[in-house]
Amino acid sequence: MAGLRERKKEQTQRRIAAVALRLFAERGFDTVTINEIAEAAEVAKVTLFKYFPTKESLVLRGVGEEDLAGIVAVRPPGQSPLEALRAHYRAFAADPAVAVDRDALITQLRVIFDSPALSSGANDRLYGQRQALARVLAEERDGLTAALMAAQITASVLTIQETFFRRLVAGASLEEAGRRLAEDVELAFDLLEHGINR
Amino acid sequence: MAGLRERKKEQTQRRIAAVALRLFAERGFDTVTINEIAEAAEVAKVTLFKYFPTKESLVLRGVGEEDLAGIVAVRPPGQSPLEALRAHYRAFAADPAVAVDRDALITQLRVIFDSPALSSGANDRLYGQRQALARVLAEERDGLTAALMAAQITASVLTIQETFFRRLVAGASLEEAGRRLAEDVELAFDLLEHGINR
DNA sequence: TTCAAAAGCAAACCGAGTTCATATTTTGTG
DNA sequence: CACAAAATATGAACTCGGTTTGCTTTTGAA
Repeated sequence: MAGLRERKKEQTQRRIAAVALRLFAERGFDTVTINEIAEAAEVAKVTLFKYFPTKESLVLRGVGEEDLAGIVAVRPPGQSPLEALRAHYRAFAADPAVAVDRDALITQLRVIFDSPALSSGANDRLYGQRQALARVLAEERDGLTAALMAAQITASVLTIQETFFRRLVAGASLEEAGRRLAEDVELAFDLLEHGINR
Repeated sequence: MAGLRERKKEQTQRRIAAVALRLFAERGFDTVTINEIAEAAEVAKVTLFKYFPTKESLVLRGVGEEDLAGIVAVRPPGQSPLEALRAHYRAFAADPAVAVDRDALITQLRVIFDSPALSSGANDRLYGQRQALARVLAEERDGLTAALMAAQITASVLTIQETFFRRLVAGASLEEAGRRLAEDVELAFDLLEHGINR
């Protein structure tokens, strides 16, 4: 069951996203119209919105889909939530398998950083993460502490991610960026673990 | 210079906001139309948008305008940023001079909590705060540490604020909510200062 | 009383997203 | 291969938030 239908759908979706990204990169997120994208991708507007629910989602694919709550939920017994998350990001920094197409990723990041709407849209996506994480953490401690931990953790993760991405956009190689990310991860989790003392 | 003009403007603005809040409370943020609000407030749509730049801003007046960066910037010498902020929220908890009209505040909060768009809009407003705070903190430490501190602090502040507001909406008196807020402030800042150890 | 500036307004416009009715394509089955 | 059912694509019209334009009314000060 190779599925001609499936293949065509995937292909269409990729074409739309690629066309959109190109136009956004050329002329900025706000000045490109959904109609233009649909026309350039040779689909009807209605079809475009069947693949991507919003204009933002054309750019924010895969952003903020980390499942921090899941990582904490399945950690081995005896390991603290913070240890589990630290290990996860350590592993990622050691091998940042970040995307198939590095150039496309950088273009995507540039477009996001250039548009306040997209930046705060990316920010938004952590909001659900935060609540899910708080729910998992609340199984072992009181609700407010869980909420505060979740808030601090998601905010920290967002910060080091953004730093990592900015280095890539600034031209760092994947190896270089990964090496510096490894340092940042330790700093961030040390700060979470031991607090702000200065 | 009493200013008839000024008085009328203020009055119109208040009328629009009040009408909007009432309609939102009755029927939900999403199902009320800007045209309906304008009509009910007896102004033209264009006039409404002269007073409130967006539909969201009809509800989110005064939300997320805390100026954390300012509090840190003007703290007395020798005091740490965290001490300054803790003192600020301690003082607020001791005397939560929260609004002239308690009922209106609670209605406003209910409307916000009921609408995901408004909740994340409120969230968004902390984003600028975060960056401003990071800039101030970066004067005395490296950029990433400053960014991480700012992220943790704003996230924590948002969390205790939300807890406070939810208690008010749930029916707590201002005194009761203030008392519990005082405890929460200590917990939140202890966590920030000493880290997550469990 | 006069007059410029401020405020208000109606109507047309724009772009994101939806609805609907219709047309086309794919697929599974006989 | 034929063909009907199901999935997908489409154009046109629509809704709603927000803007632009060109005009009238109100206000405050000279």
